[in-house]
Amino acid sequence: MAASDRSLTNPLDDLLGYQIRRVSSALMADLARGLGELGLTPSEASVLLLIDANPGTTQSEVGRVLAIQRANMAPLIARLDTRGLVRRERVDGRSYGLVTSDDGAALCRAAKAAMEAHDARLQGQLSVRARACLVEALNALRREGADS
Amino acid sequence: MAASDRSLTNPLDDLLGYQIRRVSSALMADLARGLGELGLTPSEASVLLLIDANPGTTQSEVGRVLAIQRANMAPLIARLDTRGLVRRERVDGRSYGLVTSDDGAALCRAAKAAMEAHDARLQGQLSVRARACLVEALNALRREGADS
DNA sequence: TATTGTTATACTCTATAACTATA
DNA sequence: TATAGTTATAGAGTATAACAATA
Repeated sequence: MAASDRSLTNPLDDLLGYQIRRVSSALMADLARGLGELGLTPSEASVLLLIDANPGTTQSEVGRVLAIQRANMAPLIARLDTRGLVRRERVDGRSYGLVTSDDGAALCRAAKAAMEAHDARLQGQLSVRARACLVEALNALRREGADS
Repeated sequence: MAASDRSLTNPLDDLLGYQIRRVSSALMADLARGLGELGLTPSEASVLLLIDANPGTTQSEVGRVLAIQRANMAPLIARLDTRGLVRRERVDGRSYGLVTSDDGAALCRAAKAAMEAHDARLQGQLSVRARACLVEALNALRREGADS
């Protein structure tokens, strides 16, 4: 109607990386919606799951595993602590051991259920073959790709 | 050495969505590095490419194709305009037709080369079979998944 | 009434630098 | 010296709400 057609030429459509980015951000938005109902962001949920599965771990360790920098872990953990979901227990003089509280463990179970439901929906959109192949491709990219 | 082992249990490793997210953000970081040398963010580069391939398109159209909201397109286009990369020409009374300037077209070519080189590196990490299968899986997810 | 562009605002995630203290 | 935690700060990206001008 104006100066351009209704469907634009998109030079990005040929780029595999762009397709991955688009799928990833759509997935993240959906996951954030689900976790938002529990009062958690995706980052908070992953940290909570990791602490719950590894009681006594430190925030540096968690950050290394999840590729979240130390400086960004501090406020994140403080938030979970303030909300009574996580306790920090001095183990070292310079580091804390992290454990989930009862509330934190309960919320963690709910978050894990939400994340697994989300992932089941995702996997349900793929054929068995496509799913296996996607896993293989992602593993290859994680090995070669960035360390992070 | 502290209270925890060196390798943590990671309950997220089983989640396909989490693997996609990790790969995607590593790819984005790498792409941002390359485009940063040209003074562009990935968003700015995608917008520039799209305008260059569709002279006269409007910012609403670009936003729709790239899944960037109108409200977020405004400052983005203004930035490209200020830098002399893009021109806005009234077509409608309420909308502008967008075209790249000579400088913008030149920068666009460089950005496209950087993005294609990045994508070639990515695709080089995959076997022919894995690449084909990844494309198929991503297409399935884009069809079913979010509209965005 | 619906659409375009815009402004304001806020939140999440990420990044760097610098500081304290502990090992 | 290296590491753990922290603080401050900045910049991207994204989201909603509201408004004016126009179709």
